[in-house]
Amino acid sequence: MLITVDSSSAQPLADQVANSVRAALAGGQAAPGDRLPSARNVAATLGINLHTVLRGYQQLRDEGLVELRRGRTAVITGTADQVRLQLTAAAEEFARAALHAGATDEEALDAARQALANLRE
Amino acid sequence: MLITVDSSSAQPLADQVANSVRAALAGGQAAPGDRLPSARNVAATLGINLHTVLRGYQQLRDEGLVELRRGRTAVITGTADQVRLQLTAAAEEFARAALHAGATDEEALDAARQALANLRE
DNA sequence: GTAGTGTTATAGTCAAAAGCAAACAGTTGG
DNA sequence: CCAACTGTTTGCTTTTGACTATAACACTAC
Repeated sequence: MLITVDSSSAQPLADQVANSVRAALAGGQAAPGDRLPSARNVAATLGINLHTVLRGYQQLRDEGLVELRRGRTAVITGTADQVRLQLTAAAEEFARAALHAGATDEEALDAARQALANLRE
Repeated sequence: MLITVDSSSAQPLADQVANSVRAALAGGQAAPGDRLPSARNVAATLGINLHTVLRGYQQLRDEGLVELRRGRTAVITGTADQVRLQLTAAAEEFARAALHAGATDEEALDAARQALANLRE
């Protein structure tokens, strides 16, 4: 279970922590029943604050992806499919921005297609 | 040249101002050579600060969409096509987030397609 | 010349993110 | 049992970004 963080990123650290877990779950590197490393451990390893890690964990709990109980490390309860559903929310944000910029549906999809192609290079 | 703003939105006011101009340009309601209303005028009309409007205008200047010179109101110099190119950047952000969540290209495109469909309802 | 424009500078408010520190209340394993 | 570890909670400070406020400046246009 690898959790990484980029302090130069504009994305909040807590979100990055949560994203690391989501990616591991969606990518098959983690499965329901697995345990996350303790928040204190992650905080010390990454050089960030305990609260920041816990806020990331609590995001995951609010989404039903992990179970948190004091005294024990977090347990993964969500599935990969569950994580992929979050894609729709991200896609909706993009679609909204695209339409707001005056794009048609086709233009928006073409842009998404082209972006994916660029990232694959 | 209509500039609107939603103070309840999470999007920064300056970004909303810039987006209003981009949408008008991409949608054909504004064209190169047109002038933007003065920043002081927009600020007073929308009930926001002069600086906030100017930050939006400066975004557009940095993107080559408008020309700013003191003493005169801003002039549109960019084209609708130029605005649509910005779609690619937005799409790339979405694509990156999708892939980071463990999605395949097809899943990402499906998500975008579904989001567009939802917004059309 | 006057009124209006964008520009610049300085300072203040406000909220969110993150950090720090300490105590609390469970679980686990020797 | 008990010591070590876990997440939880509380309260505070620091930092950063967005926004506001005021003022002076320099340029353009009528």
